[in-house]
Amino acid sequence: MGRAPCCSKVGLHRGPWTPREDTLLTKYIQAHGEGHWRSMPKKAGLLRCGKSCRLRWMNYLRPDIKRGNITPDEDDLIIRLHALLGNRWSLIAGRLPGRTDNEIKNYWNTHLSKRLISEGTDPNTHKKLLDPLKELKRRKNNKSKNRSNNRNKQKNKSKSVANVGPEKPKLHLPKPVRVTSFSLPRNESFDWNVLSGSSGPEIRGGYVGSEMVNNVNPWCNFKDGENGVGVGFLVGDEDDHDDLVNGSDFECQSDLPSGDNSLAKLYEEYLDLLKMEETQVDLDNFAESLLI
DNA sequence: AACAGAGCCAACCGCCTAATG
DNA sequence: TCATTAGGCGGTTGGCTCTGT
Repeated sequence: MGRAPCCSKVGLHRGPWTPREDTLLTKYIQAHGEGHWRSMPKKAGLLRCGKSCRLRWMNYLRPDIKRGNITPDEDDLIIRLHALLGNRWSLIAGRLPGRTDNEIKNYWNTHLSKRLISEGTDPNTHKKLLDPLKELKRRKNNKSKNRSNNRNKQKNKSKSVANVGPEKPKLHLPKPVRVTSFSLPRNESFDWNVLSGSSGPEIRGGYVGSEMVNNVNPWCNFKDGENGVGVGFLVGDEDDHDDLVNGSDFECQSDLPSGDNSLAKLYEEYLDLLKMEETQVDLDNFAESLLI
């Protein structure tokens, strides 16, 4: 027996949302606000799973969603953030106002990963590929294999249950710390162009997880003795400079409440990731690349 | 014009964590 | 401390559209 589904699927609508459903959901949320997704569909008069409602709202109906093509600046930012954070789409999306994790994930899989390969970079490790053409071919083959496998699966859906092969062990990387609203003073001095490149978008404001925290800056310019100015995570106590990536001196002021260690957790987790993965991100190079 | 294959992306699935009792 | 629940996340699917033959 597998895990029970999140909610009873009996009699629930699935598939694409109709304009009427969109309207019902939007009106309900406008009147009552987000949250309580499980009970929401019933109250809103929708025959949908709560998760489905949440997804529809988050990825499509929310008024602050930016529609339209992803700009080259956003491209650039996504690639840089992916090099640092990996497939943590919600964190990446959190730094692109108006963009959703789903959108960025799709865009990465359909555009950016291909682009990186064609430029000779491995989209997973962000290291140089020895043979980009080979990699492109390999991915194409995998994709078409999957496609035909899926089609076969679809065909055999009604048949085999006993026919299950050995289960592939799944490795789960630690998830980002979810930072819900905590109030922090504005930090107007931070320039997001440092992160997004000199021609980057004019983004001001910190996004951690899926929640925007007004102008919070978990990143910080710092002075490195040899390399000049770089970028690092701002962690905990300002006096504790050892906590900063590559142990450089802070240049910015931290207004983080001393009791809140969410960002510290995030940073620790990030360091763990770096330790865990063979493909270590070279932060010095990364910091330098941000300044080009 | 018809078909096949590839591309795209909204939606679903299953797992994880945080919150709650 | 443990069990349960809700919300959130990343991976995957599948149907529609586009493109090439």
